[in-house]
Amino acid sequence: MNHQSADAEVARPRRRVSNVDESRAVIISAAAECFMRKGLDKATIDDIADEVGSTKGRVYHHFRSKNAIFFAVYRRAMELCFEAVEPVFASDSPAAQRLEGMAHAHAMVMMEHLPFQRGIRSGVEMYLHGSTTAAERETLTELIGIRDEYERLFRRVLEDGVADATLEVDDVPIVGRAILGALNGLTDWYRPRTGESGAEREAIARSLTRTVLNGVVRR
Amino acid sequence: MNHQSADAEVARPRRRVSNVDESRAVIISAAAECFMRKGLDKATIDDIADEVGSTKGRVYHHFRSKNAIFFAVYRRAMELCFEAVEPVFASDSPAAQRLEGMAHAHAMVMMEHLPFQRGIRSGVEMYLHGSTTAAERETLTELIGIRDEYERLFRRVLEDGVADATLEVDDVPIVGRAILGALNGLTDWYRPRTGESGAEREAIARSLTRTVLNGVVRR
DNA sequence: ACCAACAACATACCGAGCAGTATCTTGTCA
DNA sequence: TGACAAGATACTGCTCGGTATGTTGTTGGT
Repeated sequence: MNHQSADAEVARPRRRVSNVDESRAVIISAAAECFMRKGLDKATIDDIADEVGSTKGRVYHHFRSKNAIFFAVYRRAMELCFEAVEPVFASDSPAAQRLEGMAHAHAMVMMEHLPFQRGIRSGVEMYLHGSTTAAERETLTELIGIRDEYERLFRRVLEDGVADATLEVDDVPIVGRAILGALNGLTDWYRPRTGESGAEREAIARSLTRTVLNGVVRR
Repeated sequence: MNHQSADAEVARPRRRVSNVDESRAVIISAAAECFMRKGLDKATIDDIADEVGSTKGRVYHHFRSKNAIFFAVYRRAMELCFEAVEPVFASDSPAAQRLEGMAHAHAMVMMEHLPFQRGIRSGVEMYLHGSTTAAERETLTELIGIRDEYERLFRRVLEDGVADATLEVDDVPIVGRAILGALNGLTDWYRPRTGESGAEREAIARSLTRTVLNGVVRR
């Protein structure tokens, strides 16, 4: 019976893959939460398992190692950044406006996905401190590449701003890092208030964006 | 004999204390270096001992625990910041000029004492992640207080700027954090070049300072 | 309808790395 | 010269990443 498809041995559904991805995603979120609360090193695999109400077995069924989990968190964090910022970057407004939108979007992502964004800070650490296997180091290099690509979005809009005369930048790389530094600092001091904070976050993002765009000197 | 002071049993010199302090200072510097290279958690006591060409015994002779070493590094880091920035803050120029000097000085400290300054980032982490003894937590609270006091220097100069109309700030705390975030980001990306870099550092500090003061929008 | 077979976990265990300690040695003072 | 600081050596106990193995539910073939 079961002749829905005559002889389609190829591309067989192979269980509900969606469920697998979801299970992975749940673990990744739990890991991000743990990394934020206890730090990358002090968070244990058991902590992550507890967070999802499970045991080590489940975690290691989906991930090779603790580093592999961290890489997944890192990757997701960068995805969230790109999803929010790249559309603004790709729009066709003057550079100054695009930069404003990008800074605002970046700030919002920082606040709304705090656990993920805090995780990636520690990631740069690990990259420098070595002590990973060859395969892991390869993955890390790739992830660092993604981050560099993201930073490049900000540098390019700065260059565009010099070109269309809406921005004034003496040293594009350094200024780019200054802007991202000001925004990334959110992960150090921002903590979500209990209760509604959507509008509050908007206000914070606006203040930060204003500062990086206009500075503080009265004109 | 030894009647330099008739019967001064009190306040006896008690060996060469300077030597003790120096030994401590050497360990603290070595620890800062290790914390920077391998991260706070992955740096071991043996690493620190190796860095000074010694053994664990020496380290534990001067420090109760690994956390105690970290606290010393943190404290020294804050001292370096205050020594550089507070004189500028206390000068009697217009607020805009003082802020410029403070930002520049802070940036220079970040670069010139990179190991120390990187260490204190992880410190905030620890504070949040608990897992310290009661005594340690008390010390940590004190250190966090020092850091807050330091941040307050920047907030106060911002307020002064609003008062003397040289600065334009909508939200002092947030803008203060934005500025410090932009400058502290140095610890994430600045690495000392081999060879002379004093002038290079000045240039970086100037670009950062210009950006936080004037922003990037062309006027 | 039944049963391999495999995925998706749980349980039990191991061993390395490392903070902390206990003890021993030596140089340096009074 | 004895007493203590300064440091070296040797050892321990525990945490935690990783593994090996056991259990169960689901599925696809017959």
